[in-house]
Amino acid sequence: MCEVRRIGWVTETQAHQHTPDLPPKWNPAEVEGELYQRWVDAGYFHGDENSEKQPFSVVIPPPNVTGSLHMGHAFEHSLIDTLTRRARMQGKETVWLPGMDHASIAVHALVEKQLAAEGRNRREMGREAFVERVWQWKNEYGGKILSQMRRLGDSVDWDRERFTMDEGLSRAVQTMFKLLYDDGLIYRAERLVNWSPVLRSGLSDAEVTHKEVEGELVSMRYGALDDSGPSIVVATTRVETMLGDTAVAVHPDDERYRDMVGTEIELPLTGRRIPVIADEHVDPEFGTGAVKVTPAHDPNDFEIGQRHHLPMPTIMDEEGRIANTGTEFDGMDRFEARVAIREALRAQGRIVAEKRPYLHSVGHSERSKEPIEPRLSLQWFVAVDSLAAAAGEAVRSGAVRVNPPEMAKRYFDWTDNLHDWCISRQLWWGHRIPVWYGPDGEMVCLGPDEQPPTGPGWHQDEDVLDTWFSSGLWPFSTFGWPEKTPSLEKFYPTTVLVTGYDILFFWVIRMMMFGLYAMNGQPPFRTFVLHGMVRDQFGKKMGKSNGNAVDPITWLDTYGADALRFTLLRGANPGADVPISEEWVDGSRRFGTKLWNATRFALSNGATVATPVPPRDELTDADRWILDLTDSLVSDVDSLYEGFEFAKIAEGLYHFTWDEFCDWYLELAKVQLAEGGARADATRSVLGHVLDVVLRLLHPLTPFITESLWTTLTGGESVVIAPWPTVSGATADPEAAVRIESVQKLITEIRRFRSDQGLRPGQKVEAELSGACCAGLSTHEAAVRSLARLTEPGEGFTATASLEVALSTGTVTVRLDTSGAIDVEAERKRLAKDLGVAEKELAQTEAKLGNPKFVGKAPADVVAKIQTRKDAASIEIERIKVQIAALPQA
RNA sequence: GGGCGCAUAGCUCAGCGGGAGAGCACCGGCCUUACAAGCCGGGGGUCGUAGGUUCGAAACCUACUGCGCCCACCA
Repeated sequence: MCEVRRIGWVTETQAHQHTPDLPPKWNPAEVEGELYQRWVDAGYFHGDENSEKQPFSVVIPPPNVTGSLHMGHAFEHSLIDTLTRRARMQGKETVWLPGMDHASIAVHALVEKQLAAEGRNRREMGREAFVERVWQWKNEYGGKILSQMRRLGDSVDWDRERFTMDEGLSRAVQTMFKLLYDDGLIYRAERLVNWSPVLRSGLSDAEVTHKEVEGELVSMRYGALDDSGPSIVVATTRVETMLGDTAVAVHPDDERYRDMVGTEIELPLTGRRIPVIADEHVDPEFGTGAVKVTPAHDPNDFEIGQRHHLPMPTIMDEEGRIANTGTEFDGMDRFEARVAIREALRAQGRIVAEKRPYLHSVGHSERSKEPIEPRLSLQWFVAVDSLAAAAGEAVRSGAVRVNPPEMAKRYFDWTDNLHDWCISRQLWWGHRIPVWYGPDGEMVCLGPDEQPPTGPGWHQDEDVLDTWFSSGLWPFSTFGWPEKTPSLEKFYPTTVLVTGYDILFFWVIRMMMFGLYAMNGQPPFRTFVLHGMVRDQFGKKMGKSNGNAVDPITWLDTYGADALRFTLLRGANPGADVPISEEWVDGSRRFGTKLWNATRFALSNGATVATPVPPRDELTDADRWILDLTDSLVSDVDSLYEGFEFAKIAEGLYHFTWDEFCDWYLELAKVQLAEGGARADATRSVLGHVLDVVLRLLHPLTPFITESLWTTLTGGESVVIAPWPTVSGATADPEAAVRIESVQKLITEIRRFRSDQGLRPGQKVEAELSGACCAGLSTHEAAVRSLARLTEPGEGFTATASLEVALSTGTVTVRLDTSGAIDVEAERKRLAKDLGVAEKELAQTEAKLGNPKFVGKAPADVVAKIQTRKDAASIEIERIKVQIAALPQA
């Protein structure tokens, strides 16, 4: 029923209302794409490296080429785009550089899966064909996210799009490798690394996550099973590694084993004898105080092995199968072998104890999810000590700022405890290690312009670099490094980096290390901002694994980019996770609608920015009040940007627009417009001015709707390039604000009284106001009557009810002809409640003032404030008592 | 095992030494010529627990409880 009426009404509006260029409804889906294209075509997003203007630059955290837009991107991009658009409006030479990461491991996973579906694999097709295939895939399907970014409104400089595998960036990678190599900061060594049997590659520590698993702890006896010789009981969660044991270690001071140190003991199942050694690492309190030592498959044991020069047999192949042990277990998967060996030992009576389940922590490959296997292999490393020290120092010295500042602690945790970084991967998609080996053991590292040696026996290293190696160069490789390009000159160091706290270690630290190193101590960014993760409305992290992931595109379709962005920004407290729900996005869309309608109202009443706002002495209190409030809004927003307080910025703009501008000023403006003449003209210019400012302030957050509204309102070319608002500088009038606040209170009190009395909101009531003159509010009487729905007392006016409203400017008495039964009991109840509140306030303040310690020790301004509150409470109590006494008896 | 963070209204969160706040949700009333995607009015919290510091604590300190996160080579 209501629905039918609404549709009818909309039609009527379209027919009769003239608001040229502004349709009655905001339809984001229809308009956004067109607006975006117009911005791109106009070249607004392009930053000019030859400009004299102050630079603002930011690089995108490059999304994986395999990826599509998820809520985390939408959030991150909302933050970055907001900063970028504001900087552009501030007149800075602005670049937000877009691009993608080649995501070595992710691409392997994806393309290999495709190959598997075709019954093929990369090994049989060979390296060249595989890489060719990946490029094909990339060109056809990669980078879906880039077009999705347009939907969000990301104001990136498309002329500068980069890819970590493109030619320029590959040159940068090779150059960096050579620089570090020549400096001795890259080295090759046989080390125990995190090995992924699924990927058949080593991984860095960062790509390993530890998870609690329910395994088993098996204690087993090495050596003799009877009294014929010595034996030792050792325990392990990975029984299969016993095949690679080359010693049993005990603590040097452990009396129990002192006689055995230096002797040999039988390693079961292998026929080998291994030494019993003494090493400080062993904790005599733990278990039996004896440890099996498997140097090639355990980090601790590796170190023990090095100290004692033990043999280090590798007993597993690249896929995690037992190998080279000469036992029946060769060829068996490590987890099968775990059971088979345990049972073989049991058959020999060697299992002394078993704990199952035994909860312990096991490293897993972050990408491929399986447990990693520590494995001895020849890999390339970056020596991080000096680089990490410099990265730490850059933040400690203040050269690079961290937001939120508390996050610096986490950053130092990393820089101060970084291990050498394993950068080689036994994969094919990525930057190949620029090292060639010769027939006689030669090893040469080449820069991008050097010719690789040819001839028999020469070959290039087979491995590629960790994806994060190229990501670490992103803030300068993308601007042309190693060439000294004008862009690099202009835009490096970048102004700010915005990324999630979850990749602080993966990425931020590496950019810091590489940037400082390659750019002569100039950091990659002046500030880095770490944001939180997107969560659902119950605080659960949004993601596939939780089943609560929402495709941002569906919300973009339904609610528009502005609504999604505004919702994400509104939840963006520094460093904190951001909850989001569809309901809230809908709320943001309604905010857009509100803004739309307010602008329509202003336009239909002739609001314009063409005429300047008249001088203050020609303006009403309401005008001055809203103008002053607009000024404070501008300065508040500016200072909030300093701390990246996006949530408060959004909140402040929302509150100003809805509560102050729409709910109060627009209503007061209606009264002023009705007066006509100069008053109405002034009102029109105030309306135009305030809207102009608000739309510009909102533009970085909600670019699309503000563009439509602002261009219509001002006739300007685009709000994208409009100047950022500044405080107008006109003399503020705090007294006008005080009077308007009094007017607001008076109106609210009358409305509340009416509501309590059961009067309908639309019903006009005759009323007589007195005391208003004395309170200095006479000029606002029309506004009060209009907003509180009161009419002038007519003939035969008889007051049937009255209320008194205490204002800071005086008390106003309102006598109303409610011409009907007023609800005396409701009013009595309400007054009683108010009285209670006032009495409590009086008691509290009196208690404080009666406390000599308080009066003696508290600062004078606090005491004065309490005194004021006490006086106000006394007056309020008297007023309420008078009103209660005036109520008719029941 | 080490470290960090958070517990404030039904939900999500601000506030971080001097009157407990916002949005949404909720209750009541309204088609009021920008907006029913709206307007007007209203209810709702011993600020996790227990101590301490202070004239004064949601805020500072300590302990505890409960969540969450990060790191780690405990066989």
